[in-house]
Amino acid sequence: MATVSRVINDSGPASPDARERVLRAVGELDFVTSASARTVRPDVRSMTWGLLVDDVDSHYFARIVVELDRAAQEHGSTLLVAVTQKAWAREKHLVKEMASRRVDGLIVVPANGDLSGERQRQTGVPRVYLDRFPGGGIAADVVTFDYYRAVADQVEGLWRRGHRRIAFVGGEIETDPGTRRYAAWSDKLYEHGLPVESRLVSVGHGAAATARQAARDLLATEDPPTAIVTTTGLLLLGVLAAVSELGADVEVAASEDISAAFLSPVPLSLVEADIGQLAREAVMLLAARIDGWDEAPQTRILPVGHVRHGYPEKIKPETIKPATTKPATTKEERS
Amino acid sequence: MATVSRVINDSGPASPDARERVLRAVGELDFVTSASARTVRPDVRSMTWGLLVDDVDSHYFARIVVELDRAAQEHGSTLLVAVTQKAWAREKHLVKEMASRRVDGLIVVPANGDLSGERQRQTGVPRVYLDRFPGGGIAADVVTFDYYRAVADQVEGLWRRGHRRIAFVGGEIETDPGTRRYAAWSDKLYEHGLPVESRLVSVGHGAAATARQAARDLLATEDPPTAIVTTTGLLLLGVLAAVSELGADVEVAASEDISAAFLSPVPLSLVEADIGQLAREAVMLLAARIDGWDEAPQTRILPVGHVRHGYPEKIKPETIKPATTKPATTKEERS
DNA sequence: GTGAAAGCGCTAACAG
DNA sequence: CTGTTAGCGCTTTCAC
Repeated sequence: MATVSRVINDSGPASPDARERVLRAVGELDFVTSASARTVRPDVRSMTWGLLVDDVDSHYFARIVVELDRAAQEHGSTLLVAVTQKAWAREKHLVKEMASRRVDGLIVVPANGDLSGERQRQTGVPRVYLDRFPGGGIAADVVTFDYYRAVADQVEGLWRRGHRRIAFVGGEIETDPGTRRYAAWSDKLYEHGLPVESRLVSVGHGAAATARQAARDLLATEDPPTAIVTTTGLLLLGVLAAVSELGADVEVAASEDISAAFLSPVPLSLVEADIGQLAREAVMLLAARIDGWDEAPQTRILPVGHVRHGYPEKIKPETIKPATTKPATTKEERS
Repeated sequence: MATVSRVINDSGPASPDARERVLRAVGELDFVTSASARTVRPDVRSMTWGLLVDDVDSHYFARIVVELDRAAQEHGSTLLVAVTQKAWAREKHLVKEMASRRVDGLIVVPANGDLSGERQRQTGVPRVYLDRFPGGGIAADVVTFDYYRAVADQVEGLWRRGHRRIAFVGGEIETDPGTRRYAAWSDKLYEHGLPVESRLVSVGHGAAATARQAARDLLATEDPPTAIVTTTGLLLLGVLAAVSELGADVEVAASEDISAAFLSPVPLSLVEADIGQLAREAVMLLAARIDGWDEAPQTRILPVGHVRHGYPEKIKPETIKPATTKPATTKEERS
C-alpha cells in the first residue's frame, strides 16, 4: 500500500519495476484516489476552494465564475461553485457544506439577506468577500469595485453634457453595493445643486420588468428626466425596453456592461470592470490567508473604466433642458 | 462519540440531557462534521452531485447552472460546479477530480474536444450528458433540446414568408449540436429546392467578432441573403451588430434566446428552450442511475418553442426577393 | 526500496 | 440509552 501511495503521488522512492506495476494496475482499473480519504486528516490541504455566488444568471456573475476558476487553476487549486440564490439561509448552509467538504478557503459573494451580525459566526475556513461588503458591520477581507466613483463619474458626465434632470432606477439600496451607487447619485446631484426629488427615484427593483415600468412612469411625467442612471445589466435592459418602446430621448447610464449595448437606441454609458483583476486580487488574498497570513482584514476597492455607446453623434442638444433656476431642494427631500 | 453522531444525525436514541449537551458543544465550537470522513466509506452516498460546464460565460449555461442547482436542491443533494473551459483535457481532469471527491453522480456538458472514443473510459460515477451528444459514438444518457427541429422550423418559416436566399452563420459544425443545426438548415433548403451555396455559409465561429465580420461579408455581396440563420446568442450578437451597422434589411433567426432581443433593429425569431425542464429531466435520469437503474442508455430530446420579435409590422415585403426559377443545385454543392 | 502499522473523523454493529 | 470497537482509504513514520 505504501508503495502504491508513493508511486501515485511521486512522494518517495520506488523501484522501476514496482512503479510500472502500479501504474499498469491504475490504468486497468481506472483507479482514482479518494480525496475524501486523503483529507480526513485536518492538517492536509484539499487544494480545493469554494465559491459561493448569489446567482449565476447575470452575465456579470458568470464572468466572475469563469475568471475565478481560471485564477484558482493557475494556483493549482480546483474551484467548486455553489449557488446561494440570493438567500441568506442558503449561504449559511452552503458555508457549512463547503467547510464540511474541507475546502481550504472560501470566496463569497454575500447574499446580504440578514445583516443582524449573524454573519459574525465565522467557521474556521478563511474567507474573502467578493463584489459586496458583507454587512452586519463585520470585519473581513473584501474585494470590490469602486461603484461609488463609477456612478459619481457618470453623473458628473451627464451634468457636463447639460443634463439637469437625472433620474435613478436602482435595486435594493439598503444593502451594498446599492447603497454606494445611490449615495453617489444623490451626492453628485446635491453637489451640483440639483433637486434630489423623490419622483426622480425608483428603487427596490430586482427584475427587468419592474424597472421597465418604473422607467415608463418616469418618462411619462410632465417634466420627465433627460437622463436615467441605473445599476445592473438586468435593470438596464428594463430601462432600455421602456426607452425604446416610448421612443424617448434620454441618455442612459448603468453600472454594468451588457453585450448588446451597441443596439441601444439612445446614448448609453456603461461601467467597464476588469473582472479578471477582481478575481486575481481575491485569489491572492485568499491564498495568503490560507498560508496563515493574519494581518488585519483588508479592503480592496478596484477602479473601473467607462464605455460609451451612441456618442456623440446621436445626441440632440435641443432635447436637453437647461438647468432649472429654482434653488436645489433640501437634503431632507431625498427619498 | 457514537452518541454525538446519533444526536447530530438524528439517527438513534439519545437522552434529552445528552442531546442538549451535544448541541450546546456543537454551538460553542462551531463544529461541522467532516463530509470527507463520512464519505471515506465507498458505500455511503455523499449527497453531492457534480456539474461540469463548458463555460459559464454564456447566459444559456448560466441558466443551466441555476436550474440544475435548484433541481439538485429539491432532490436533497448539493451541486458542485466546475468549469471545463471547453477543453477536453480539463474535462477529463475534472471528471477524475469529482470522482475523487466521491460525488454520487455527474452531469456533464461535454467539451467535445476529442471524439476519438477516449471518452469511453468511464469512471464508475453515473453520468448524464447535457445539451450535447458526447461524440465518439459512445452510448450514454443524454438530455438535449431538439435543435434540428428548432432550426428546421425557423427555415420553414422564413421560406413561407418569402425568403429564398437564406444564409447560415454558425459555430463548429463537426461537433454536436452544430452538426444538427447545420443539417437542419441545409436539409430544409434542399427540401425546398433552394441552392445550398457555399457563399451562403460561414461556420466555425466562436466569438461575436468573427460572426460579425462574416455577416458583413455576406451582406456585402451583390446578391445578399434576405435572411440569416445563426446559432448561439454570442454569434447572434455579432450578426446583429453587422446588420445594425449596415442598416441591412434582413430577417434573422437564432437558436438561443437573448434578453436584449427587443432591441433588434430587424425581425428576429429565436428559440425558447425550457431549461428548467432540461434540468429536471437530467436530474431525474441521474437520480435513477444512482439508485442503480440500469436500462439501456437513454436519449431525451426535448421540444423547444419559438419567440419572435419585430414581427410582423416591420417586415417590408418588397425587400424579399421572389424565388429563383433556376433549379436547385445538387446536394454535392453543399459546403 | 519495501512493508507494517498508526491514525485521521466518522458511523454501524454490537455489548452492556 | 450509552459506550466500545472495527474499519472505510489514505499518507506518514519507522523498521527492516
